[in-house]
Amino acid sequence: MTPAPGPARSHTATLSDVARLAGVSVATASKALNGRSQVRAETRQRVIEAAERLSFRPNQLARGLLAGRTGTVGLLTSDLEGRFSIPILMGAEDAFGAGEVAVFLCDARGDAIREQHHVRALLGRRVDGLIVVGSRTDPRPSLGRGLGVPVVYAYAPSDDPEDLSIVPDNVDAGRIAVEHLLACGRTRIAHITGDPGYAAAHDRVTGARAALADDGLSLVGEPRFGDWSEGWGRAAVTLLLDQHPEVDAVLCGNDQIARGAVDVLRERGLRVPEDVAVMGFDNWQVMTSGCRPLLTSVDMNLEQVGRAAAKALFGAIAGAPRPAVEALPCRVVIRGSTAHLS
Amino acid sequence: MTPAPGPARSHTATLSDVARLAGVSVATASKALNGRSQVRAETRQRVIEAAERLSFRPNQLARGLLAGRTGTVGLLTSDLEGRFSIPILMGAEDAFGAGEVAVFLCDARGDAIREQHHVRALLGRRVDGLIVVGSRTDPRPSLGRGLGVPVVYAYAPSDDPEDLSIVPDNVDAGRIAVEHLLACGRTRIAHITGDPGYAAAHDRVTGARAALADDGLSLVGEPRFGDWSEGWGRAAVTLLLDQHPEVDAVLCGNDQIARGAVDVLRERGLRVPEDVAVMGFDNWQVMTSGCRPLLTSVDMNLEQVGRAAAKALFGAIAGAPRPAVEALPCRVVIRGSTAHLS
DNA sequence: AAACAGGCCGAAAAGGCTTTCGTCAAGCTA
DNA sequence: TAGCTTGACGAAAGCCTTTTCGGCCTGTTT
Repeated sequence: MTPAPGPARSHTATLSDVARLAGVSVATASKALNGRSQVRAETRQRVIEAAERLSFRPNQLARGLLAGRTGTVGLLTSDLEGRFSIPILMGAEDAFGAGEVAVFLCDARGDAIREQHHVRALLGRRVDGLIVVGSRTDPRPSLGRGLGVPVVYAYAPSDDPEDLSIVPDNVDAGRIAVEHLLACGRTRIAHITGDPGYAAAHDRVTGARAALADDGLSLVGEPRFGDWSEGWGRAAVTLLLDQHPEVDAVLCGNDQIARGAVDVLRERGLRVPEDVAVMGFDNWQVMTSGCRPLLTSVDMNLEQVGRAAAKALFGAIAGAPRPAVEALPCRVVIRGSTAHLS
Repeated sequence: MTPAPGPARSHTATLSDVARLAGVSVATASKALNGRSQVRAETRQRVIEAAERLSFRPNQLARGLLAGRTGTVGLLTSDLEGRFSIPILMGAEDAFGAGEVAVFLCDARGDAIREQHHVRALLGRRVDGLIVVGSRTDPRPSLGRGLGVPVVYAYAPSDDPEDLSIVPDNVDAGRIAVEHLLACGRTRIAHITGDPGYAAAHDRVTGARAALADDGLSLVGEPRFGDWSEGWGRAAVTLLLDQHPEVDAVLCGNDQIARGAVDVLRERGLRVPEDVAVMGFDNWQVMTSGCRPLLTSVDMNLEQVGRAAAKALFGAIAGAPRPAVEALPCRVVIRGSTAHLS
């Protein structure tokens, strides 16, 4: 009992279907469609029309099997939820998408076992390369050297100096933030930041201090570590005002802390930015735009990080990769919460 | 000028390498590794050890070419940036990842041309199915019926009733939100929502009104449409208090509007939730946790939507799909901004 | 002892494509 | 006209795996 003939089992057209319709061999059909030169123009046209009529689409599996390259890469994130992975992922997807490369997305959910599992699966699918996206800028364990395909680490660098990593330059971020505040005429700058377990927190402190030292200044009080939340921003700025009422600027470790700081300053009757300037890091739109006034912030250029990682992977696939940690610059996005002291 | 021989071009081990090392034919090696029965136990062991020694990993391309199924699906998002795609994507990735299916991620950036391009590319890679993730719940153009692989639409339903779509139930969301406020003893409930161009806004109004009508009540004033921002929340609640100072609850179209509303209420000297209860939609953690008090919100269960879409796609790949729009329930997450009227 | 069953293994085809190389005809030179 | 080049095309191999089927060997049955 065979099924009723119906609409001819939409068996995807193959090259030999095209060849048959065009009255040529598969070899000729292949050459015609791929722009090889040994085909008469008229024949090529016939083949192209046949392919169109059958809406033929070459099977990339077969092609990849033969070529040894698949035109696919694996994107391994450690947590999609965290907001840092997304822009990086977008940048990478963008850079690859333009170049006919398809991206396998794998989320390890911060679990090493699951990560290992995904790496195996991706290698089984013969990806041409791997991008590993971390959720924080602290070094992470290398995937190892014997994978057979190039690997680029993004945001979180590998702990193996032989690997290639692309990270945002947090030290520079701290530096340009303070430089902006100095340019606004502020000299009594305090720093409230997040979890001391994060390298990003310390790097930004380092940059901030360096920029101040260049002008012969130093921070008002010590940097205040806490967590990355608005609540901590509110609490810390309250303490700060009690101890150092003279501050004229608060540099906050991220936008949420900054948002909390601004709220408390306003409630204490201090004007932002007239009395105290405030700025954050990350340039997270939902935070900067909800803030009154709009929040100045350092954009970490994460999409750029993703794009750079993709390009680096391209390079590594093509030739010999140069091991390195590449730190990309950030930029200050100026909004209402900072302004020149009048 | 050939490159120096170097470390023996790490030619990934193939099945015939394994077979040779184990002293058997590729056929036997394949059967041994795949648990087929016609292999002597001792032979099987030899093959397995050989595979291990060479760290052999079967080439999924070859396997897919033969089997006609690749074990891959395409995930087509219209904008990764928007925060709704991510949880859906996580849910889908999670559901597939467990089942040995790999996910191609493609972001169309809201561009129909690019979307078309990605669809072609994915079909060329012989994906077994497609999930299309929209950025809002309004119907979107169908990809069409003749693709040759099943398609499931998530979040944004297809405009073709023959397609299968999975969406959050916004009407129900509006209903359960109001039911929660009623359960808190509130009866003078106003509604501030976002862009009237969004179906979600209207659906939530519909559900809210239905729940009120069940109790013989109605909204305080008309629903106020605007945009989805904190700024609008602040502006709208200011107007609301002027016109209807009697309100004892404000249902906000999303968490950002709610956040703005809470801020203005506090600044006007009204206590939340004692005088006025406030709740939002989306349960976006950064908003709900930064709010004072913590914000009650309706969680749209988006990860669930992603998982359901993945399962539906599995079903469609296996058997005949049933066309439908499936609306998934939401849930109220109760926090400090709502409480029973004492 | 002859035939047979069953267990184990290998040869070969298939899947869709690209590429190399051989073939053939037409057009050219000597 | 013989011999050559050139251009256009097709046959076939190869990529890697799975699966079918036939063959061999051993042990068993009449």
